[in-house]
Amino acid sequence: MTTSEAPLTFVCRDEEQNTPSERALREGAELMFFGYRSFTQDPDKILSERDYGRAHHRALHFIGTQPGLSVAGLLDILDVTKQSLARVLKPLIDDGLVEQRVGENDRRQRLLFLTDDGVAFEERLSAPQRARLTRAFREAGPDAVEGFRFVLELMMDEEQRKQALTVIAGAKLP
Amino acid sequence: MTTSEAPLTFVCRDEEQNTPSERALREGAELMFFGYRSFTQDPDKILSERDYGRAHHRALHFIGTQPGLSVAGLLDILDVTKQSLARVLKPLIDDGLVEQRVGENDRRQRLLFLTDDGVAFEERLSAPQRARLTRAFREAGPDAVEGFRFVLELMMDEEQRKQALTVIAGAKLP
DNA sequence: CATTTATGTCAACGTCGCTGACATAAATCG
DNA sequence: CGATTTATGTCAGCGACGTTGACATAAATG
Repeated sequence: MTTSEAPLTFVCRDEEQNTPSERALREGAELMFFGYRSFTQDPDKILSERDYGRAHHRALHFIGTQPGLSVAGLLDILDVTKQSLARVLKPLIDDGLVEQRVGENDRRQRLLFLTDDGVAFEERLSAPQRARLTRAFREAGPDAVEGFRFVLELMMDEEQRKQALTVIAGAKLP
Repeated sequence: MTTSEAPLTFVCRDEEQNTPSERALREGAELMFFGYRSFTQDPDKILSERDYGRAHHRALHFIGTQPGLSVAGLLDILDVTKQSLARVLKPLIDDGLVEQRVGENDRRQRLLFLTDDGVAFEERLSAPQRARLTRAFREAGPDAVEGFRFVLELMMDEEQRKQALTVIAGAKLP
């Protein structure tokens, strides 16, 4: 429960003129590094079984949560070049994890969907991450989770945050 | 201040049987992705001016906070192979940002230090990250920051967390 | 003196970003 | 209708950064 054996000096309470200490900033940066690395390590292992990488997971994730996403829409979320995405998407399609359907309104569009295999593989990838989040959220408690969310949101620029929150809120699944 | 225009449903309060919702888990995972990307984007730009990458920043950061770190110690923190580190460390040394000194007790060791140029460049790299953290910590408030830290800590496995907290607590600088 | 440890280095490989250019099909505009 | 724009795909080439496996050297250690 308590991980504060080595007490971190994160906070610097002086109400309005609330300025984080040098130490708090360094600790925050290092926690971002260590935390993100832990968060991604399990799916990375699974992905390497199949010559996939983290980018494949990201594509599967967002196609999964937003079925019918266009290629342009996915490019926008991932913020990579068309060529980078193509090298990820093509194998996923060839391997039968992602399916493309021609758009009904706009027949230039290739709308993206997960196949059953795609859904299964995506769930296998995200299961360990969900387990990590579940454990962390449980042990940290609802208020800590609120804080976690709040700080990560504020890490983004205004515009990125707007887009990210739109994406997060716009999931078509559960 | 308030970014909750699109209210996220993060928390699932049922006291003891506190289980995060499906939606909360997905949101958490996506925030990790978007947040980390935002966090690294500024230094990434600066690094690309010089044919450096994120790995160079990490090396500079940890050498900066733990001057006199051995190569093995840095390998342990970064958890990469010797060869991966070598390809990062060599240019930093050649470019005069990192200096090696033979260990006094153990003359096989090459202890790592930042040169003045190294300190300056590292500060340039981390400045935008510190600015992000400062803004986020200020706006989110001390309790949110506590929660942020707590959740990220709990994201790690027992062992990794122990090591990370040791590294974080063991900074020889401020 | 033999072994282990700390470090460096070589070759080869794969993922995943990037740029720039070009091609096709479909929508849209004048 | 014809010209332009849009959505997508694809080719060639490059760089960063991770991997494995093998080998070399110098210094510490038993």
